[in-house]
Amino acid sequence: MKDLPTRYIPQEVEDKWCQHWEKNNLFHAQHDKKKKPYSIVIPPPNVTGILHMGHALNNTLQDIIIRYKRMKGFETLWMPGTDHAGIATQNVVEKQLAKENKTRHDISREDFLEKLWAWKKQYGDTIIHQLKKLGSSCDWERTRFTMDEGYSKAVKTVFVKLYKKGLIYRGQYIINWCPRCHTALSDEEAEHQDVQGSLYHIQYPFKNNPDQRVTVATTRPETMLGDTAVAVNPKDKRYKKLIGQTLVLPLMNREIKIIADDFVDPEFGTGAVKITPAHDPNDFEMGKRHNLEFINILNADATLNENTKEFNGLDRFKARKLIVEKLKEQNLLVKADEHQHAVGHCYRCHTVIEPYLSKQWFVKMRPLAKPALDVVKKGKVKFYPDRWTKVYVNWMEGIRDWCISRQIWWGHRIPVWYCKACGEENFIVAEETPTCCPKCKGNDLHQDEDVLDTWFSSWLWPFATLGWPEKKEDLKYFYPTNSLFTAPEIIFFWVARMIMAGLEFMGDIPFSDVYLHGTVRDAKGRKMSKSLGNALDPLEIIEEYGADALRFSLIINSGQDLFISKEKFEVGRNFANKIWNASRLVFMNTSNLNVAQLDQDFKNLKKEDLPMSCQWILSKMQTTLIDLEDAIEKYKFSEAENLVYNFIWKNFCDWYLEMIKNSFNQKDVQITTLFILEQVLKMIHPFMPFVSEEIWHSIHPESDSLAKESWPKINKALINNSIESDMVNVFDLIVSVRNVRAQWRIQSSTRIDCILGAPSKILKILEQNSKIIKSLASVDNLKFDSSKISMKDTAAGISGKIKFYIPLSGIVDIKQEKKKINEQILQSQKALTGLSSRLKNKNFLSKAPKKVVEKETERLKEIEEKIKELTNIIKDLS
RNA sequence: GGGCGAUUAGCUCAGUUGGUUAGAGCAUCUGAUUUACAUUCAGAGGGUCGAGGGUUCGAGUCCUUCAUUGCCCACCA
Repeated sequence: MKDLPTRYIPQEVEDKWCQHWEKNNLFHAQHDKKKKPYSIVIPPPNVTGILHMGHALNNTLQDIIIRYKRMKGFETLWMPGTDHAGIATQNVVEKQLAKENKTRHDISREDFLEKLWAWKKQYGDTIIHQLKKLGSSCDWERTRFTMDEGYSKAVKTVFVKLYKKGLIYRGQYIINWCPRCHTALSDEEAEHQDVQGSLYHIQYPFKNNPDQRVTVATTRPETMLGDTAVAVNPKDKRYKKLIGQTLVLPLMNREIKIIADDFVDPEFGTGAVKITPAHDPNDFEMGKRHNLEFINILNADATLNENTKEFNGLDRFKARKLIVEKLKEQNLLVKADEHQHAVGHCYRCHTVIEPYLSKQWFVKMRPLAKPALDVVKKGKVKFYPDRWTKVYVNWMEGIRDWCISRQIWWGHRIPVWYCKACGEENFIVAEETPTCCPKCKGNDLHQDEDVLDTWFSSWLWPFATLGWPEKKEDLKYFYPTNSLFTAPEIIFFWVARMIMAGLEFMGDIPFSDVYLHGTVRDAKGRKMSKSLGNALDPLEIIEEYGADALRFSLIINSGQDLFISKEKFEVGRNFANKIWNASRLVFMNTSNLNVAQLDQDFKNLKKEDLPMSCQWILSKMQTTLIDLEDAIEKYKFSEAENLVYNFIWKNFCDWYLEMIKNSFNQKDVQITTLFILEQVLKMIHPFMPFVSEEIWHSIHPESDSLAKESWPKINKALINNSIESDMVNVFDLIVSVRNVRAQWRIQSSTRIDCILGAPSKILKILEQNSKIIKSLASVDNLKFDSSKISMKDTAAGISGKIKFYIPLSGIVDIKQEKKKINEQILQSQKALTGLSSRLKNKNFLSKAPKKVVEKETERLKEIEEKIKELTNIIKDLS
């Protein structure tokens, strides 16, 4: 074992281990039939991405469980990869083009894609490198990309399969249109934000009597240019008579009818609604019901088009202003109320979305949703925490069809071809590019210009990464995967759709457990974001505190949402250093041991002959292990870290190492201590892989990696409840009687500073626990001489190596002590009366379980005793 | 508008199926130190568990109403 520096310096060791793990391919998964598989697929970060705190949290969680399972003997696979992230990535490259004052339309599709691939090649692996710095134990050799060759094949196969099954269709519908990205978006990609707008009340004159008018209310007055009707509720008395009459649409001078539809809410606005079938989803439905004309008034960039006469070419918001002004001039604007309403924004560029009529591809979701709903309801797929189940169920029950076509270039091109001769409606859906039209045999074919929604590839992730549609060994061995770790924001985008795809194409769930973690926020509770400038960069934290510190601190703070500030990472840094120094202490005292034989030597030890402190820590370790495994299996990670933290810091360092410091010359103590240190390193490894690996290698330079060692086995024979409770008594000895402030210390074990009670109390406790004290200090012939202890003395000697002193005088104010103790007596007496009356209560005695009654009775006795003791102390003091 | 959470010490949170005297970390204060570790150790103060009502021998925990707050979903023009 080599000497370790006095401080743990993560910067000096982390890169070394990253490289070591990767170079030796230590996390490469095999298909070991003797082992059980355990697999996780990474939520693929976008190729545009750089590591943020959310990633750090997400991947630490996965790494903890995968390292734990690996050590537990599972054949583990953590599948890494990245997502092409259609719109997001395209936007980045478009911004680059914009610097040259170009749009993608100024260069060819091929050239644009070439730029994107070049960009992906250059920056696409950044995040992978950063994940490695975090310590992620992915199988890097298997790294996938949602647009690599095999994956593209899977996407095409899925499209064709769904089409043949009748689950994909093409049609003209109102979709969410982003005028900046120039593409359709799915409903999930439209983010609704409350916006303070105006509700304009506009008058439409009657054709026959221009002085008589109907007032309609709208938040988007420019859409009136596309109005083809005004609707009222048929039961609305105000308008009943007017149904069927003709109005003249202002500015456009188009004649439109008043129609009746149940959808109209008489309570809202004026009770009369202008109908714009081409620019509002409800109006669209109504337009179909009433056979109205669909007038498109917008271009793709949301400027007004030639259907708007004088407004042609105007931006939609400028047009809005102008139209309001013109209506004012014509005295047709009644009023504009302040009005808060939800407006859809593009989830990528935050531009206001327009409902837009266009021809798009859709997936029929109901048939896919049903089985996916069943597996969750039956508990085959479980959500952690459980409350997300409801969110999932609600969404699935109200699911709507999925618009999957996007008018961008970066992505999987839709595998559909149109024949010029046969027309648009006779399209060909095929995995391979067709050579000629199957109908007319003509070969003037062109592929659909659109690409697929990025999530149309992501939803195949759990099996497409394993080689599907080919049925290779990977797929057989590792599917279904075990757990998925992700943020709740993408339950609908991704999790739900993966469950649907898994069931549809694999006939089985993609994973059985879904763990949804919280959002990382700053100390004030705001979401961390670049634009707010409150984001902490995980790489900076790694640089300053170390990856282990980052990992540990994140997880220990992760209950629900995490509130993180820089200082929080000190916990992790300090803990790593604590483990480091504890190891140094152990190394200093165990350098003569033969580590190769350590396990055997420990086995051969007669545990019952070990000092009590050793027996205690061994027992404590078993109970900690039991709780720890339970916590990890239940995905209670912060609880798990707390258990390890307390065991290592409080039990192992503060108590155990202090207690055995003076017994390190005993070989059995050495063996036990080093053995426990090794177990400790294993226990901490999933949480803090770097520091544990570094220390492990100081002991075992020959070992491949701690990551490949086996997890400590729980040895129930080592659990010794009586010793654990005895030790609690010893600790109590220090804690329980802290009324009189006398300090003593066992000098031979140097640093146990204790607060004890009055001399008689001290003696009593020491006598009661002399066996234990003896074991602790390994001192023979321990005797207590009460005659040498008195209130006035500052110290009292004791035979043997143990000495203790009681610097009472000058520290203790007898009057105050008396007062305090009297207060305590009063309190205890109160508790006593309460308790005894309770124990006389017939209802309590008959209804409460026996155990409780017994406990309460015991407690009654304890309190009585306590009062006696306290009274004695009072006597002592006077 | 609908749904789901949250409310416990100055701050951040634990608190298992109701059962001793409601816990921890941070912060604050007091003290220790020839030290494996000042990134250390010991101790103290600080809580009518958001409010009211109910069930119960017994409620932080179960029910109900209200308040405050967060998140998700939603086509009221």
